[in-house]
Amino acid sequence: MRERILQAAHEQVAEGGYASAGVATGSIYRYFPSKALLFAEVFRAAADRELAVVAEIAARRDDPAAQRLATAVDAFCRRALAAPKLAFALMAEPVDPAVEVARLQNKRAYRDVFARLLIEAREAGELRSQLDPPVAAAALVGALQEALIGPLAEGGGEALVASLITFALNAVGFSDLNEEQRNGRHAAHPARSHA
Amino acid sequence: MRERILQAAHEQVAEGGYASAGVATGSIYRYFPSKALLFAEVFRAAADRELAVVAEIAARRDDPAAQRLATAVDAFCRRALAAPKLAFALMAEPVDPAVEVARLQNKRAYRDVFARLLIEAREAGELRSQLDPPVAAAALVGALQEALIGPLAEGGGEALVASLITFALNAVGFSDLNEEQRNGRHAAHPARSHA
DNA sequence: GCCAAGTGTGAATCGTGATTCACTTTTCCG
DNA sequence: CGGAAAAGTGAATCACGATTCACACTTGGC
Repeated sequence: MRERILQAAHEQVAEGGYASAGVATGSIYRYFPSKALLFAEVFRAAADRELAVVAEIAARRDDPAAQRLATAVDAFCRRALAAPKLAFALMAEPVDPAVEVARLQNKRAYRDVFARLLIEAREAGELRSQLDPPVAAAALVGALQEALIGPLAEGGGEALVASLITFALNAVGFSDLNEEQRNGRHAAHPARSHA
Repeated sequence: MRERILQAAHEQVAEGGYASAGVATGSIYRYFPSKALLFAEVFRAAADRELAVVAEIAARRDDPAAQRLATAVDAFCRRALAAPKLAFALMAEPVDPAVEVARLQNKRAYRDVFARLLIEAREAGELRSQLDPPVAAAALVGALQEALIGPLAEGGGEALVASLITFALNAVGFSDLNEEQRNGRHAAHPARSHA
């Protein structure tokens, strides 16, 4: 039952409509101490699923860091564009403070993923810039979020993704990938997480 | 009196504390139709002041585009770091929907400022990348906001600013400025707006 | 000085939306 | 079966915060 409530709440987040599953108000309070905490848990589940995809890509230590970054950004963008309502809910929709806390933790986790990637790249000598990894990683997270919500995301899907990959690679100081490498990232298309 | 209320509300935004100026609840409603619209107006005034500073720098058509971008980012960062409470209120604090609308318009305005700068740079042949200006501009806005709020902003002021300038220049495809050009931007230090 | 218009006040009101709870229904075991 | 515990229900309650309003206080013209 707890699962059913979570599922229904998740659908509400992804689409909208409260009586999605037949669950009465009272029943919720048998399983969750408050509406806020219920939604915080729903948020965390959905946000972690998204994070796992990106984190898995960023952690492929066999690939060069630039390619990992490109593939991770690619995946992030495509998933956001494929589920815009969910993306908006996770990234920008005004939410209850308890959920805001979860959102903050999630952003922090993305930042850490990108920061680690940058540190590895620097150690491997693949990076020319001297940017502070946490700062650059935070800026990357913000850049992607801002570009993917709002009206820009409506129109050019493919062009938008390409722009953001270039933006990200340039920003942190990789040279842009050539055609060959660029194809490499398509291998990762819907990349199930495994961790 | 209307001004006094606006001033008090602005102080509340910048610091916190509702009875900042001696104004009774009822008095507010003689001058504003609702709390939400009052705060929307306060927000707009503060946000426009900030925007004007950056917009003025970005519009200096005598300077090369790269330097204008560096100086604009520099100003944006320094002002945010100098008034962190205000910066948080303007960029990230949860607010009433009416204020959220104003915030969205403000972000859009920043985006337009940067987009115009990029277009001019491209026309002048100063830019190597083929990024879509509105997309790159939106990403820049998001990058700055994300990097400037939250815990990163506490510590390294100077280093943070330098990192973000490099990040921004790299991202949109300018080569980083040399030492000489970099000094150019310090001329603009607190740059009063004039428009 | 005195009225009228304008202004200031904050306790009382009202609407909204989260939470509770008295009750019904289902489940599960002897 | 019988019935005790667990689960489900949704109308009634409650808390909170925005808004109102009946009244007190200034101000400025005559």
